[in-house]
Amino acid sequence: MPELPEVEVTRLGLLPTLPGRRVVRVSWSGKRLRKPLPRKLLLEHIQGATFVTVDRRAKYLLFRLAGGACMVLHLGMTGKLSLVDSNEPPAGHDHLRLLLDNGRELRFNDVRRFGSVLVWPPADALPQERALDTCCGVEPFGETFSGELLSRLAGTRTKPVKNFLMDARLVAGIGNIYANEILFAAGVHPLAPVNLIPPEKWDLIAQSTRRILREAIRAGGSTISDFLGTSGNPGYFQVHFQVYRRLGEPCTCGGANIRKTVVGGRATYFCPVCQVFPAKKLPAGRSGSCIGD
DNA sequence: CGGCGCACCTGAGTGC
DNA sequence: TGCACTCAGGTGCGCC
Repeated sequence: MPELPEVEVTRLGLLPTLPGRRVVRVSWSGKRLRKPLPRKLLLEHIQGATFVTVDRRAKYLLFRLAGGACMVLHLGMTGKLSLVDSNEPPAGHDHLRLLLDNGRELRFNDVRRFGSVLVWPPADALPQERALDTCCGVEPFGETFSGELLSRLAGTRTKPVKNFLMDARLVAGIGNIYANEILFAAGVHPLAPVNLIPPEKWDLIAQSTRRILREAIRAGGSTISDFLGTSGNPGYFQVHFQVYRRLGEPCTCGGANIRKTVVGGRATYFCPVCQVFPAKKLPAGRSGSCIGD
């Protein structure tokens, strides 16, 4: 579920209630996530500590605690955070639970266990955060983000623009859903090699990235965001999808139906009329094998 | 170094 | 009803 908008919506949902709350007890399922849970560090630095704030870098949530420790969460494919009454019976796949001093519990649920939990002790927190920062790509809402920067990052690379946008080391926060939607909004074919994309198209891609992500955050993300428990609202952005999972449906342009192909092993949806290769040098094979229509 | 394919997991959906 | 198979929102590793 979680790309940048879902992670950000989760963060915004936690901000009103989490800061100031103390962690009374930490418990876990015993199952390993992407990596084993850092049990010792959780007990040493998170249990008993008080939340100061929750920040986000790329798709990582940074839970900052008084005293300087930091708990880092990545939601993977199916990770969800919820803030529920501690009497609530635990669901299957609740892998980490933090009992708070107000009787609520912060729960990390992750069916596929592609998520991860890290703890940075106070003494290491700063260098660790710098290290994370350097391996993450540029933030779409950061000051430096622009078409010009994307163009420079693309350089002489030849990979398809969709893979480029989804490469977390280059651009932060964009996953499969939003890569599809952004490229539709920008009118760029997902298979277009990045070295052939002209500057004005990069400007359009940068603008579309910010607009789509902003709209998705405002809509509460694209899926479940039940971090508020039963009173929480689901995300509604999926009703705005123009191409994602709309194989065979008519494009809003009226000129074609949405097609599907595979790029980098991921389902890729596009409109063959709206989304074109850059005008410069048009590669011979346009779009590979497509189904639909 | 860059690009690609696949592995890591579980569950939902589909078709026979 | 049951089984086999495909697919799913992310990341990182090994291979060429």
